[in-house]
Amino acid sequence: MQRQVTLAEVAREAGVSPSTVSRILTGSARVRSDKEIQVRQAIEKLGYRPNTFARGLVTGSSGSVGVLTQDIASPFYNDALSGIERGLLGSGYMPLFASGHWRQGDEEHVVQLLLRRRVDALIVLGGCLPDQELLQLATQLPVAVQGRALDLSAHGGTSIALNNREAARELVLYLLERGHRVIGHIMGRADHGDAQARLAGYKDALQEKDIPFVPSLVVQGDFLEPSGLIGMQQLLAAHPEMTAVFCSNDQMAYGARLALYRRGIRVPEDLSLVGFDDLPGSAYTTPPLTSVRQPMEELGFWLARFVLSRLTGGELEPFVPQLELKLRESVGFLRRS
Amino acid sequence: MQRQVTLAEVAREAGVSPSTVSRILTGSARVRSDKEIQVRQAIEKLGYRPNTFARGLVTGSSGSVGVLTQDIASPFYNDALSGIERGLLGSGYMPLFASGHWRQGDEEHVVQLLLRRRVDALIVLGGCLPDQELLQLATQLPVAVQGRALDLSAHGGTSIALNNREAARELVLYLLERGHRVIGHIMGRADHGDAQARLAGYKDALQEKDIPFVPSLVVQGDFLEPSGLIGMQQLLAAHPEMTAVFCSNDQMAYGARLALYRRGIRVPEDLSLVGFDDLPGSAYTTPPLTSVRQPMEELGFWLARFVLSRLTGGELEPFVPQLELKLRESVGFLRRS
DNA sequence: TGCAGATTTGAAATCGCTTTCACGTATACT
DNA sequence: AGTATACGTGAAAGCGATTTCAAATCTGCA
Repeated sequence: MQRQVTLAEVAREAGVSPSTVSRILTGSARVRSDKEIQVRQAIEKLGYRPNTFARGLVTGSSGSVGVLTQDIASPFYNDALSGIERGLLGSGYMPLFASGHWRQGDEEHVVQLLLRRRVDALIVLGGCLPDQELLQLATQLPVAVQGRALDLSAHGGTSIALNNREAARELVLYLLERGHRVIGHIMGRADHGDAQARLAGYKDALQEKDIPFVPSLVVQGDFLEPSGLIGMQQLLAAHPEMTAVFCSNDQMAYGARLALYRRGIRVPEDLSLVGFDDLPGSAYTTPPLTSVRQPMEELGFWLARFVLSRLTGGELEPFVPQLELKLRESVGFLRRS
Repeated sequence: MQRQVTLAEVAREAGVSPSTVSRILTGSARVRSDKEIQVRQAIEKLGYRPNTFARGLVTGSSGSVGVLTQDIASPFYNDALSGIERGLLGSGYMPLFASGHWRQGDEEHVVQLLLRRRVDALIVLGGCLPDQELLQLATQLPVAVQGRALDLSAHGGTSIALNNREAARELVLYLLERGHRVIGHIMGRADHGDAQARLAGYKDALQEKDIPFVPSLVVQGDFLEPSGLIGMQQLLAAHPEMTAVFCSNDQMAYGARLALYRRGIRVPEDLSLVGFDDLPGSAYTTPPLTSVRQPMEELGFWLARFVLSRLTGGELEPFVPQLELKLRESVGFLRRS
């Protein structure tokens, strides 16, 4: 709408050359202090705002970090976004968020959009981009990936995956220790690595305690609430003797909880329920839900710091994400019968 | 890291002038089809990606829409972000999200960052920027604001506020119709317009039914879960005769629900509970929570379409946001005693 | 006071693209 | 066939910053 003030106008107003103004702005060289004062006044007076494009064009850097998330409204990835925002705070870099919706095509598309915008680095949260593509991207710019077992260090990137399998194993072992023997599982999207890992952890725990794996105790979900509700109905119909259910994420556990409420089945007196992810809401369900906390905020923060360290140098200590069992009231103790 | 391919190189490869390549890319003029084919092949072969900066510098447009939200992880505003993303899809514009954390200083700061990045338009979700500043912004670029009663049409902007007061009034009237007479209220942040409006609606409903307003039935919260828990404890201590509680948002209702669970107070048999916002999780609490649905996703979509219509022309029908009472099982019927 | 060396400053080139302008060349008309 | 019109193309001028490079100014010391 309104013409923007340019650096040249500031220079004219202050009675100096554009170079001098630029030097003051970037701090790239000393300038006599009286001129600096004049220039700063001129900037103030004219309301000058540097044009990021012009600067980016010559410096070759956009001052932004691309972030590929899966759903801008996903309660799970959102904590990571907060962490990224916090990690980038004050660095001069700004995050550029885009959603891939767990569709490879969408993800590739938005990565292209981010690259056109000349993001200086890329953070990838989950998704289903082939490892090959991530490797290829890593040759072009610093890349930090979440949720994938992948070695990008050869290209100066990083990939950090939480051990879902181990955490699921511990969680199911916890149920077994409390006396549960018939434990259902509502699985996440079958094409999703995390869902597979959590199922594997479930099997690990059973095997460890010499309990045979019963395929019909596992039903398919899609990580969303309605599938948890349906999944629980299926499990109840097939296995009335079941005493505990492990949901592949908290959202499905919420759905499952509702199915139980509808039937008047009490948690944890009649049936124990556990989830995975420890969403913010899980401490406030009734009863509060036992789950596995993934430190997504910290992870996002670290990923941001990682790419910053690639961009501006500087050291960074490695991040060892600790999965933490959040033992709450949704699990009961089963008396031996 | 790796030099980027430029348009000039594509031109050389295809044996045409840069102008021709540009014309093909922007579609600004006809080009003989054989040349077009050559150019497209060259683009493919070289893996050319247009530099948004260079383009933005000359066209004066960045192809991005700034979005000031309050918290990138807020379950309430997130639906609006989804809507904005959907509204911008395929338009060639990309959203640039930034959080203001309900702090005026932060908000002003990120607006400056967005303006430096030469966003073509601005969408503001909530927050506490003074109306004056929004008016000033609207003179510079298309602005669309949510959550404020403010007339920006003089500058080609728009502001759309849901009638919180009216919705709260209806919600409390619903409780009154079900026989409740002693109704507590857990208020949101006192400096927040929505919290004030919802309190006003609560008072409206009481007045309408000639029920005196009791100040001690209103306790202060901050829109987050823990404050709902504490608020409920305060209310229970002060008013054991209370039969219903209206929470200024769903998050506080979750906290309040937990306080009730801890004390063994049943919902809705012993006490009825209602919230506001209808977060995605509210349909899955036990019991499902009665709330007011704010069509945030649709609102975000419309706001995006609005700024697009300012940017690229085109008509847009006005949006009349419908607040909708979501009557669920958390409210019981009180027998006359 | 005079000159070498350090410090500031401005002119001009540059980043990668779009767009005007002007110049061929193909098409349509009389 | 000759002119008028349209179309397609390339050369060159920016867009608004940064950054070399060299000139101008200021030091300090003999």
